[in-house]
Amino acid sequence: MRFSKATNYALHSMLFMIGEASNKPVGVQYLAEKQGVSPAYLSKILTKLVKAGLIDSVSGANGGYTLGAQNKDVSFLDIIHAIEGTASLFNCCLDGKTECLIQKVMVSAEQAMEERLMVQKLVDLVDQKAVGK
Amino acid sequence: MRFSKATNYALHSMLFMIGEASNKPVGVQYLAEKQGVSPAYLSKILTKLVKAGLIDSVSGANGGYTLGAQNKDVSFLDIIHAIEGTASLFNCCLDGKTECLIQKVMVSAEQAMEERLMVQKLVDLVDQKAVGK
DNA sequence: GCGTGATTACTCGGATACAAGATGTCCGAGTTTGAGCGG
DNA sequence: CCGCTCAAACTCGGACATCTTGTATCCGAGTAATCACGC
Repeated sequence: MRFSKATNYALHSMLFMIGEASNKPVGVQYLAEKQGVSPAYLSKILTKLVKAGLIDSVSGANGGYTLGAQNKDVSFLDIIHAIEGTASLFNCCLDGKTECLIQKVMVSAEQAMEERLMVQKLVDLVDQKAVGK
Repeated sequence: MRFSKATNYALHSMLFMIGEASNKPVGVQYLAEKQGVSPAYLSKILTKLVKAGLIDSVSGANGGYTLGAQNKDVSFLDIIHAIEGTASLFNCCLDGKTECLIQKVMVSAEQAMEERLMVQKLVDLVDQKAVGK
């Protein structure tokens, strides 16, 4: 039960791209170098973000990744869901006939965390250098 | 990023033991049979709960596991921490010199979930058959 | 009836096996930019 | 100076290799209750 490193890389990459005011594509190599990761691996991660519609990819020379049109207000939860998936963190694998009270509690707690992550936009960290709340 | 099955088993085992009014030890075999798990595996999980001080083990014939003296008010978080560990779910593996804003947000969200799990006692599910909130 | 030993029913702990997912690498294919070269 | 071609700089995607972790099994050791047996 831990967040994957991929999520960490994705968050940092997005944060960096948002910080870049220009809409020029940012190359994977540059992002990878900043974080000390293999470009090939980071590419896989960013591809997931592309498929989720959070960023766009520009191929060819001087290509790279760029933010979508109005995607400056991406939340933490958007990125996490794109990488980790949207499945529930907990599922009671017992019989499905009677609803599991434990399951309900766990889902409720999970939603508490997700609400916090949904409210927090990445751009807030860039603009104000302050964490909400 | 999912809760392990072991956590599921631990929660259900604890819930069952709390439901048992008597303080007679409950055997692993019985608990395992109820959940469709191997007794050997469940034993390993319950051992973790013993080490965490949440339950006691009684060896010998008619042995098994029993709740500690005043451990009727165990919270979800107690059990989860005993199984999954207390480490943070997210750690930014970049340079430690400058504190990471992303890390702070993630920890904050994690705490929101943990607060929910800390408040919720297992015994509530038995007594009132109602999930708080 | 009573004490002693053996059997049985348990947990405990380590060693091991297996599977799945996270992590990371490599390479071929497609795409765009830009430079070079010939007209 | 213009247009064509070719190389370079990229991403994309799949196919691997590796490593960690969760999941699960097995077996020997220890412990306590119970049973059997003999006195």
